[in-house]
Amino acid sequence: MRKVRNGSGRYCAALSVDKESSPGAVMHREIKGGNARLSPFWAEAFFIDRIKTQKTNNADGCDAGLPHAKRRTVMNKTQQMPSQEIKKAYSPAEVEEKIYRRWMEKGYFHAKPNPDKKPYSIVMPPPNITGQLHMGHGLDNTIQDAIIRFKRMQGYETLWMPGTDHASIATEVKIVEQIKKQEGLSKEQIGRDGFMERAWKWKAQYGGRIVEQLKKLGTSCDWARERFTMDEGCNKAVKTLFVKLYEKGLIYKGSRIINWCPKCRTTLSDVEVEYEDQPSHLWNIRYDLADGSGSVTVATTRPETMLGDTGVAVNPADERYRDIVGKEVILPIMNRAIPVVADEYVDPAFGTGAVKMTPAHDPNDFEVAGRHNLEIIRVLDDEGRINENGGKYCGMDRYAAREAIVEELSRLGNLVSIEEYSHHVGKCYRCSTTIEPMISAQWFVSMKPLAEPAIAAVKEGKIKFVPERYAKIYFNWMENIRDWCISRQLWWGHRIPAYYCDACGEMVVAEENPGTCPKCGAPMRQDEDVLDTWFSSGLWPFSTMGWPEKTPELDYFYPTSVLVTAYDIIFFWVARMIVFGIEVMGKVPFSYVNIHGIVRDEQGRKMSKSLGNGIDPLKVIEEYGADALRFSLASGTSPGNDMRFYDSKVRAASNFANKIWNAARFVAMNLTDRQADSGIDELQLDIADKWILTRLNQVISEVTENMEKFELGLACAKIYDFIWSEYCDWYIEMCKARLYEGTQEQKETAGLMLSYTLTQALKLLHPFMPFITEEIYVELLHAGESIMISDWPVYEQKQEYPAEAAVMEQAMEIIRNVRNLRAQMNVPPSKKARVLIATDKEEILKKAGSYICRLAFASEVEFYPADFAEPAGCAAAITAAGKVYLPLGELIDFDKELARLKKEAQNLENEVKRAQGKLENERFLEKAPKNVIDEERAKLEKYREMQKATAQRISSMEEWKEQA
RNA sequence: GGGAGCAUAGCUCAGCUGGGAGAGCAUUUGCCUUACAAGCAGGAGGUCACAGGUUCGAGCCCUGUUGCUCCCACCA
Repeated sequence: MRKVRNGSGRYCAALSVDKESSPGAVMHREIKGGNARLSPFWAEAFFIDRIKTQKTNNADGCDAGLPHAKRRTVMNKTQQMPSQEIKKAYSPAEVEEKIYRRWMEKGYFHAKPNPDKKPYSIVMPPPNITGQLHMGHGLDNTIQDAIIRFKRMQGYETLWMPGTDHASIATEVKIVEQIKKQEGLSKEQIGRDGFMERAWKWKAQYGGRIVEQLKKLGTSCDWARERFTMDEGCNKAVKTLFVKLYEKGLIYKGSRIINWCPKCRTTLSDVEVEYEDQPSHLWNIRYDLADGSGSVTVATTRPETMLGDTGVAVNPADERYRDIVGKEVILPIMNRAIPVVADEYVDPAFGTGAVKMTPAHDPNDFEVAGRHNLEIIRVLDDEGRINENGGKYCGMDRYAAREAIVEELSRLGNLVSIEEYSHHVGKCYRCSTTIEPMISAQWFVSMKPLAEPAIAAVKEGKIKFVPERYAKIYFNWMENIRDWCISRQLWWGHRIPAYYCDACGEMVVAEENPGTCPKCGAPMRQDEDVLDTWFSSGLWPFSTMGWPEKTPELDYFYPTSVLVTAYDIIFFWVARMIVFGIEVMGKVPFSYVNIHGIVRDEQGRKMSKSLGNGIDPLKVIEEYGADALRFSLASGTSPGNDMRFYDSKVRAASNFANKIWNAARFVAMNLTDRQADSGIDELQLDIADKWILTRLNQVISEVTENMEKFELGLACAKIYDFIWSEYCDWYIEMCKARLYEGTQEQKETAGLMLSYTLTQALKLLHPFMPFITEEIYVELLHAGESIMISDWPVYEQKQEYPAEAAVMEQAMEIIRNVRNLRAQMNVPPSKKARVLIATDKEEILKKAGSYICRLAFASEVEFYPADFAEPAGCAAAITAAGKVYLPLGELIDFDKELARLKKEAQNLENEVKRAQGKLENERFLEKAPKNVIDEERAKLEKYREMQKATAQRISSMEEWKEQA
């Protein structure tokens, strides 16, 4: 009989080495490290730990430990120490700030053109200066930071360019409110200069708030380069581009129908209008022919606009109205004669087939009017009230006017009918006020010519959307793009660089005020309006790098590598950056657009201020730490899809952090004085080491690939699984055999391997959990100056040991089976039992014998030949590697065991059938790849054997049951 | 009207170029096992929305159906 046991012989050897070396090692570390965290209390704790271990060994050998109560006492002593020992629970709050400060001081975030390295750059979507950090920022910046940290570790010169956006409308609204509240004045009352002065003051005071909040998240941005969309450089860029586009004829001023927000009192671009279906009515109104020969009925959803009607349109092919085309109708209330015109635009099938024309307040009508020279009469003022063109309704609010006009039409007998109707209503994306389309002289960017190369760039793959489907959305929008209204009737923003001469009407577009009119010499006045916020954010990838100057940064870091943002600003921002990047730089602004979804609440609703369902990331960070928040945001998601924010998910991530902390604590306690990163002698590696190295290598290669493809959720899952389910659950436990019972050399190897593997895993995790990985790397493992500037792990083929790994997996299967048996028989871990293994693979399995012994809670492991006749009173499991017996004597519950075996037999039968079915299928044999067939054959053989063994086992169980 | 996405365990979600269905949470049993009870070891729980098709083989590819989202669009 051959035995591998954790018996006393080995212990004695271990002990003698221990006595000599262990305290010495501690002392040495203490001096060498010179680290407050490690000494003196930590060392003391370590020492006590050792003494305890020795006592345990001396007293009762391997199976028994100190009585629980006693052991507790020892632990408590260490816990109560006033101290800087390694805490049992990880507390992020204490380390995060300290670490971030150190990173900043060391300048790790700073990037500069470096010819020896390849550049990797990201520009941060600049958050609004009015903003508070929300989960959307949390997600967006977690992703960017993960990518940038990954690339930094890979050896790129990584620039993450941060900054903030002046957010024209949002900020102006906020400041107007503040002035009203504090001074009781309107913005008109304090005037433009007064307003700007207050606005800048506000910016100085609050504009940095969100930046500070971003830091709490651990973002590794190059803060030294922080920019603001309205700073001097950006302003210069904006003016330069404006002038350039104007000179190319791509920016023009014209009277068009624009979207007007009566509350913000400014124009909005088309993308700033959000449409919403609203129950409304369709009012049918009769317009009588001027010659008294009849009438025509028109339908409208906005009766109040009839005050500005200047015609009625019908389809030229419409027989019903052929006769009246060219005649005039009398507009009720206004009693104005307006023409009936024929235009293809009109759909004869809809409503009555006749449409009232209000060119000043409807984009279609405006176009029809242009074709037929209809008059354009604006009837609404800037606040949404009827203006002087509305006769007696002048001054009345648009909705009040609607009611009054309907009432009057009804009184006049011109209201034919009212139908229920669902109407698509445009709302301001900032204040949700219903938008009024109206004619106005504004500045536009002519988009069609600019869009063409922008479309081509994506088609040609110069820019790749991730996930790809978002490219379709981009194309759809770009291919149907309309001119972009860029002027805003606001003060907070980039003022349009156009100058007017009131004397002669001359207009000059120039970067600086020409002072006097080039034509008549009269003083010039600058355009009152400012530009759409998105005009300046559109320049972000190059304005932040110094354009229009030729800077080394532009040369080196532009085009940027990837843009990370949510799908809801593809039109607002991404598309415009692509357009401007190509136009200005002649190169696309980024190679990849990584689109992510939106963070929703637990019920799947969008987080919003009005719902009050937003979760404050800062509170989450306070409670669980930035690492936990980041990990919860990055994991369990797939690119481009929305996610729900769950507290339980953050808790899980925080538990994970704690798990890692404790694993590291364990490793630190078992590190010898040799440097963690010093080479490990391959000859010293045992089967467990080779298994974990093999697994580590696979994980490294998979995670790296996932990171390259922006599959962060998958990367997180693999790292989590490796650290928790393989490293902690198995490898640490395996190493204990050597740490507690091994020779000094074995101890050292185990310690080094533990530390090495953990360090590598921490590096993989660092992009997601930067703080805890840094703390462990630096403070517990002393692995180097900082993990964030350490090298990303690379796959090493020479560190793969597939044969040994396979044996270890088999041993693990045996262990799992033993545990399972013990659990079913309710044998607690403290009760050790012998484990008998009948196998023809003894030679190789024996190498894992000590692990089976320890991890299967065995008192000893005994190997027998495969045909070994089992003793009575055993629980047994059939594994691929062999049969495993647990002599449990009276603990065996025959019925339970039989039930389990029968279930197992059934499972095996199913498996055999499945495999057999496949292998009997000729077409499978013909067409399936050889490796798949071979695998299937191997499985079948394995299962058949297991089946046989199980059947045997059942019959002998039944016999014993009879006897008992 | 056009386009896109989603439907997988009780809940929230992963699931790679097709090759024996996974995680977290919840649930259940047993455990202070000399890193961690924020833990450990077990267990239960799924006709992968439905119907066809392609294939030796489909959660995955194709077609259709149903149910939810979302985006775009000038039918008054």
